[in-house]
Amino acid sequence: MPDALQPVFRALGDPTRRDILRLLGQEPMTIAEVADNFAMTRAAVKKHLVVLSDGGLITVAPRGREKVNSLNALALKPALEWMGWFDQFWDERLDALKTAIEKETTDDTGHNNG
Amino acid sequence: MPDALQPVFRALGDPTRRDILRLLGQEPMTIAEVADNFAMTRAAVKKHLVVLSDGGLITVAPRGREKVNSLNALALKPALEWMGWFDQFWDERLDALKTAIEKETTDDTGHNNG
DNA sequence: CTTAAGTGATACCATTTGGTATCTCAAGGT
DNA sequence: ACCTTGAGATACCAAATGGTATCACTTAAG
Repeated sequence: MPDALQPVFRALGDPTRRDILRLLGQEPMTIAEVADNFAMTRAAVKKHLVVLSDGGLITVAPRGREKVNSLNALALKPALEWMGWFDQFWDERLDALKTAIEKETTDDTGHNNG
Repeated sequence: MPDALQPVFRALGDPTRRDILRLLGQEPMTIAEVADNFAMTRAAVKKHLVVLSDGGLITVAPRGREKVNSLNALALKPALEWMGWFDQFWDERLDALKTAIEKETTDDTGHNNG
């Protein structure tokens, strides 16, 4: 499996889908509820949800005659880790934060301005 | 602010382009050199490079009659930060690491774990 | 059972996308 | 000058994409 994260990046490639993720970050929603937040048909939203589900970014659970879509942020990890490879190119990463903490350790003046 | 990071995610949405980024992570290359690593024509690679450049992920500098494409990993930051919003959903983030460091700072008993 | 509400599944459409082939332009080597 | 080499620009094509409209299925409510 050369690229298991392709479905993830593919899902993230559309702004509507990214918005849906943020939306589901607030609370799980049915298809109709999600569609209520966009200027497009329920069918179109459904398609996006399929792509998101395809990337594992959401989980769908039936509730009566409804389908509740929930965010699965954990699926973002592979993409995040892929990006992490490039950390080596911008030193000003959290390395800065780490350095700051280390500084407090070595330069132990006992002060901070939290 | 209609999604300034759309070009970035769009660029990342294609596996070939992600491969090109990794490739340019090794060293800057001309179009022909990049194309040499893929089973497609130079023109096709050029298109990908345009998309990457569109997302600010690479920079192009002329060198004689050649064009040298260099990685600009910094452009990944917006996407990375966007993803960071979802950190709140998987507590086992780098918060663990951060906590570990903080522990060493506050609990400076001079011991460490294995 | 009948009716309405929430989905799923197709069929269809316009646009975008990834790719090739081809032609022209610019820069070097001889 | 000549000819080669690297790159840009189109034109063109097949397939994927985002979207709608429509119909069938399933569940809840009378």
